[in-house]
Amino acid sequence: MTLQWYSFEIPYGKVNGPMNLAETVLSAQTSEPEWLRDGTSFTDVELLNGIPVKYSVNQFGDADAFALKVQAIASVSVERIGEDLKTHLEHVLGLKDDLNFFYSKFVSEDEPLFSTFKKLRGLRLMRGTDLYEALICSILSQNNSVRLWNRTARLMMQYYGPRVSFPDGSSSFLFPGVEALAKLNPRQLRSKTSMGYRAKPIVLVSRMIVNGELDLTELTKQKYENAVNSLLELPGVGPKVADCFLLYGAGLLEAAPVDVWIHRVVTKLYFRGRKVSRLKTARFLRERYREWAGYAQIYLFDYARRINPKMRPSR
DNA sequence: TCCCAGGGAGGAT
DNA sequence: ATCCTCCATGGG
Repeated sequence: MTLQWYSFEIPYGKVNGPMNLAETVLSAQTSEPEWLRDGTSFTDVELLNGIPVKYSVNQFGDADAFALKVQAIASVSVERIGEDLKTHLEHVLGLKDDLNFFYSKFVSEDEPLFSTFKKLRGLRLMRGTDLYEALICSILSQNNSVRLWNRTARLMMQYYGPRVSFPDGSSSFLFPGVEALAKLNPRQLRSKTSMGYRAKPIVLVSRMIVNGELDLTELTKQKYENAVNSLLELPGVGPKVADCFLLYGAGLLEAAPVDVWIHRVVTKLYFRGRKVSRLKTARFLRERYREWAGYAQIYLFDYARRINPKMRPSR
């Protein structure tokens, strides 16, 4: 078998505004396990039209003058993986999102978002590629750290996901299919992956999908309120997990997941420390930012968690 | 030892 | 509606 690497560039002109790949990937705001980092290069494996493809993306230049260089290899020799991969990257990295419009919409000194734009310029909202994976990972993330739920997800992939090999000799594990998890005993899943009490709801929703009681694709066609209400019926899914699924998995940009970080930063920046419930915080973000609520959320989250140490929890 | 992490469920007020 | 407490697990 011949070694066939595909390589191409996504030029600045093909992206709708500024781009900061590292900030986008390292923001960890996804519904899927983080891409692997090697210096300034980020690598992921996905199925494209049913074919496993491993690709690395590297940004040259800054947020306003750059090229994204892409290298990829497919598990089987196929023609023209390039076009599929370009479309895929456009989607997962949010390259079509009009960031300049977003920035220009909230230019004001008393707008808390405005202060995040300078340091986070080019941060984009990553989208997942699979609704089931998005839901399971969102459940995994509850009352958990990013680091831990990512590790747990990787363990799930190793134990229960299909293994794929590439012509360069490497191999990876994909996310398990719904059937693989549906047939598990929750206690077994728990002991293998250390996911704690999250094992039971994960097995339960997997069984609901297999049984036909739950159709994620159908669910995402509904309007926000209806979709949320359906999601809240599921075990292990509350307001925050539902919003994570809708934003990162389904790309519903008006969803704004409110976790401890967002709750803290919104309370501080918008309510002068006054007590506001998480539910009201989420509604506040949706009503204030509308179709940009998801983007507002990732900028506030990243600003609080990665940029401004004052927004970290006080001990 | 205690507190926290991209919370949720069930119950009491 | 809002406020407990418990739920696993690992890191700080």
